Amino acid sequence: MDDTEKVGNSSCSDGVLLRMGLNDNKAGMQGLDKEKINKIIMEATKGSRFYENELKKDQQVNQRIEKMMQLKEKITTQQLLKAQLQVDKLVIELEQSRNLSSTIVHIDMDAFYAAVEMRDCPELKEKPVAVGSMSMLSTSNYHARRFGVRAAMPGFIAKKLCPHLTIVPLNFEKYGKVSKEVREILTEYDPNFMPMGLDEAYLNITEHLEERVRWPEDKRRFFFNTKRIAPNVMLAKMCSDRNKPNGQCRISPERRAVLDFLRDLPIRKVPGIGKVTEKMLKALGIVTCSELYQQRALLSLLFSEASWRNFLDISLGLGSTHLEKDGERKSMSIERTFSEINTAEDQYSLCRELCRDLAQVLQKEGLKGKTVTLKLKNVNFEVKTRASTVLSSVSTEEEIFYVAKDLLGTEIDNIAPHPLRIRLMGVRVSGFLSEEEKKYHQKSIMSFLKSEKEIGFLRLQPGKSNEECFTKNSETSPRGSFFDKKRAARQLSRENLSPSETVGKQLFHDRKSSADFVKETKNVTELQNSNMSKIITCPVCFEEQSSNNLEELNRHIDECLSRTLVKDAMEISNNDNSRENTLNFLPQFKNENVDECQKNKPDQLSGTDQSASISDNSTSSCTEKFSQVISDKSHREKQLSNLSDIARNVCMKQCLFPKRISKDNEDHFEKTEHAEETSSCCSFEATEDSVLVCPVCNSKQKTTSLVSFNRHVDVCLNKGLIKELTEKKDFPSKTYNMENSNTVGEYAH
DNA sequence: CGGATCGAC
DNA sequence: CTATGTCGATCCG
Repeated sequence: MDDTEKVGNSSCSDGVLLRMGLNDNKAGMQGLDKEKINKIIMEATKGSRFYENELKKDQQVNQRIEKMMQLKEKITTQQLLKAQLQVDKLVIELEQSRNLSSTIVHIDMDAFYAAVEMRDCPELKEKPVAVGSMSMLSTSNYHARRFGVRAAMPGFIAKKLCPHLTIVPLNFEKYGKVSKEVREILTEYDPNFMPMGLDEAYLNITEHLEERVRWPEDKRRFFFNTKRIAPNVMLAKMCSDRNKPNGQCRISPERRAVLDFLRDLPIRKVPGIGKVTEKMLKALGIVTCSELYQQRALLSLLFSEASWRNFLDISLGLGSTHLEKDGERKSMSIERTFSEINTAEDQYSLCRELCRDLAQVLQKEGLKGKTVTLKLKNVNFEVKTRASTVLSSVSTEEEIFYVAKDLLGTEIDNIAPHPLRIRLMGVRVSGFLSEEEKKYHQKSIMSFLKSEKEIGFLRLQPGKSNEECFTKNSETSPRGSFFDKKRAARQLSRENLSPSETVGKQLFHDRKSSADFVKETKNVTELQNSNMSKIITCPVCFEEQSSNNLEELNRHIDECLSRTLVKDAMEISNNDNSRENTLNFLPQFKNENVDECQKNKPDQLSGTDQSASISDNSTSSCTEKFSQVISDKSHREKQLSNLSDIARNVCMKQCLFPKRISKDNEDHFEKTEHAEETSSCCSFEATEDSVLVCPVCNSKQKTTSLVSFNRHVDVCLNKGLIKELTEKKDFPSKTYNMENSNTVGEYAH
């Protein structure tokens, strides 16, 4: 589907964005003008539940914008200038990495479905045609577009716009066939081309061009209409919007040409910038890509790291220059819309059906996931999702339904005594095992126990040398967050809860026959029966296992390992973010003392209670520190993570868990920490009242922030450990100091 | 992690 | 006569 079919958002008088776009109303033929189209759409739309919900969603976007504007007001000129410096430093780097040597083509077949239908039925050619149903159209031909009929518009509204419209039902089989024919041709140009849906593809024809100097092609077919050549994927895609029907566009591989192309290009044309982002940026006065570049400093203060970095790439015309195979799939889902269903019975059977269909595709790809998400849309179009993560991966109908029906049951209970009135239900499975984790699953418990015995250390990978494992650990756990208290605690509580409690809950919600769950229940019984037999300790969590059933034990250990891996992966990404913040922040120490930084830097994270150690280093210039951090980073991380892994091991083995202070429960702790991490204003406020004493070094801590305090404790523990390991003297103090101070700065988040 | 939201088609 | 989809990824708390 090409871009003219896409939304385009028409603002109605009341500011509501409708999903239906406006017609360009090219001259000739009869058709409707914009005003008339809008009027008809409005009449058909107004008052509907759908429309009411659109209004609501629109309000929410407006609130977001308001929030953003408030944030913007708080930004000082000085902050902006600093951000400018930071961002521009990045711009220079990005410029240097610009690669113009590839030639990427994006091929997009206009009104593909409609074109195919017209080919098969020539009498449709001169008529307005749309493909889809009365409820929803997938695409329309150009005749129909003159009436404002376009993709993503319900057929009944299209009929109002264009009473003579012919609506042809979808026939995916046919489109797939045609699409395959086309792909065969594309293969000649790039055997590794990347298809995007049925009617789009990216080709990297760099090599092809080298082979055949006599390019411009002539392989065009009637349904090819757009062919774009450009130095990277993003640009190629955007070329497709130029010269719309039946045209081509090429961007020559020169920086200048790229920037010219972008200058007046509306950001909305950029893939990845949708309705909402467009509106948010518009509120900041940004409409074109060049404006996006001009406001780069501001954007870096208002948007998340990922977002503004993406904005920067866009405005510089940077994009990936090769067609990478999309990585592993992260989730798989299925959902269905229907006319209102409001009885629990129907809802459960529908749910089961969805699970069955999902299980089918899931198994085809050999995927198993640990999180099941239920999606519900009520008759007012309000969408809710409810997720649950279970211990072992699921992939069969029964396994998925077992979790999903529970979620559904909760929702039914919540709204009782009213019936749950839904128009859509979906089921999703995510949290797939990575390839890495799959390997573990092949291992039997014996080899685990063996390797543990041999090396006496956790998370060693079978088949790898010790050293490799250490290296790996440092990669996967650079932060070496000590002690993963949360992990252990969570495991503990899970072990305690499951499986009996879980099952109890499931059964409670199971309004229907529990015949389907006989299997699970049986497993539980087995587990309980074997309670008193020989006790085995899990080599990962060190919990004593109540079962001596090999299968059970293996499963438990696999789960423990998976969790460890998942946790580590999360830590990596968290740490990456923090590092960025730290680096960005560092040069600011040049002119300001830390306290001021804390007060004035909304979007930056401050050193909080680590300010002292940072100041200690303030003799070195910021630039030096900057590079120091970079160059020492990996080394330190490796050391630290090894240390803390050892520490964890020791502590866990000896039940030496240092007491951290946490308010109510683990969850609260996590929330507090995260809130602090992401808060856009300086979150640390020194309240003088209470004084906490570090249980390790016994010194009074001036902070009352739990996070800061706990961090301090962690640092102390690390120190103590290092001393112990080096027999209190051998560890080079210089290294140690550097380690400590930088660590503090770097890990401060 | 769970929930909401975004964007592509 | 009625009647507004499906999917995956990512952000945020």
